Amino acid sequence: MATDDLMTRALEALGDDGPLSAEAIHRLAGPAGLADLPATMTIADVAGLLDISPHTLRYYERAGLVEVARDGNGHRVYDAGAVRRLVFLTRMRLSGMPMRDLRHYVSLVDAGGHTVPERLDVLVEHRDTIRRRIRELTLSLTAVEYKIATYGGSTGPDVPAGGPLTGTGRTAPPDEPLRRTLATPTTMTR
Amino acid sequence: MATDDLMTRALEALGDDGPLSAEAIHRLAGPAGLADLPATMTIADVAGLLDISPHTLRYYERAGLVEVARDGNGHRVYDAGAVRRLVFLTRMRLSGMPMRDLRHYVSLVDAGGHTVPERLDVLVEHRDTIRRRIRELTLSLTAVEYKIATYGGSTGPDVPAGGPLTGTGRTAPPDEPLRRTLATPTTMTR
DNA sequence: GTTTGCGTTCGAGCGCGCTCGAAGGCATAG
DNA sequence: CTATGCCTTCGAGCGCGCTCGAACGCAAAC
Repeated sequence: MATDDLMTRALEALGDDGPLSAEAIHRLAGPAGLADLPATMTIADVAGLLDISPHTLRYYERAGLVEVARDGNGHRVYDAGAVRRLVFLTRMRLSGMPMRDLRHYVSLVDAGGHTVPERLDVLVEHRDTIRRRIRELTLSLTAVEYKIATYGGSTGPDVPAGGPLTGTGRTAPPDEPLRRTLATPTTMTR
Repeated sequence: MATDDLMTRALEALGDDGPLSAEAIHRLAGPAGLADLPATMTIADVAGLLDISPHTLRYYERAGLVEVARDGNGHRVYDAGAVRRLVFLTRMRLSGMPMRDLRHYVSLVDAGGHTVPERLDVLVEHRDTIRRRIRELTLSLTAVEYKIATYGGSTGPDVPAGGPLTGTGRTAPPDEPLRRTLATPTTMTR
């Protein structure tokens, strides 16, 4: 996934250390979350905070998404503003917004307050994209759940009559009966 | 979208012709959906059915995901089995399963009925991946919705004191107050 | 006949978002 | 003093999933 690398890693991280790690970024949500930030942070600090690599942080900077000051040694110094922006950017990336759009958004921010309406447009569009994606995933989820269910515990009603190994693979699991289930895609909470 | 190209196109398609087109694949869900398929289809037929390009269909075949017969002219002839498999594959791709996993799954199917347990493992894992992704997106959605809300109608409580255009961009919208909202991420239906 | 249209194979190319590695600077530890 | 470690810049490379184009075949339309 192009747009997906970050997400992919986040999802994989989930497997690593419990069901909370991919939500790392969301933990820094409240005023508290951003208030208890140190005044400045090193690249390693920020990388740890956002659960992305220093390489990626430098990449974002090169891409023009943030400006980061340097200390006497030429090392990056992330102030609260830069960190806040990176929190936002990472959230957007995680929810699938492409770099291109992020660059656009950032250019609007840097252009001044008069771009607020256009910024809102961007956000609203992204919100709708997320909603569509959730709906899409919910439908797929229902289909996959159905398929799992009809597989039985082991060998189910699939692998039916026409013997196994039959070339093109009618050995394949059922793709058919989904009508009622899909007609009621409210199953998400299951 | 590495993993994302298909999804991206699906999402873009949504914009094109109403809120239903990305769900094209889900329309062919029920037994009816698959029953009313012609006995055989051309590549253009299948491409239209699945809303993917003939190029992509050939690519899937080259990748070893389906076998497709040829007619006297060397043209592809998709039988019902191939189409069913492609419906499944497309669904999985749309929900983010990487080609790699799809190849693995298909190899299991082609290996015979004794691989059903392992196939189930794959499906269950993918189900969990989808669920995590939905949760992740739901959190992001809440954050974006909050941000939109606090932007006010135009210039909101953001773009506050410290004048606009101030370099690093405290001009940026609020990333702070999300605590209560995020603590109750049940807001998905809003 | 030629043209149009739809198909074929094959290998190369692309866009995305990282990801890496080389070559070096500076500072603290031993 | 020499490590060790963390940082720097820069450009190149990678993995993914398409996507494209060239060169060609066959068949129905005109």
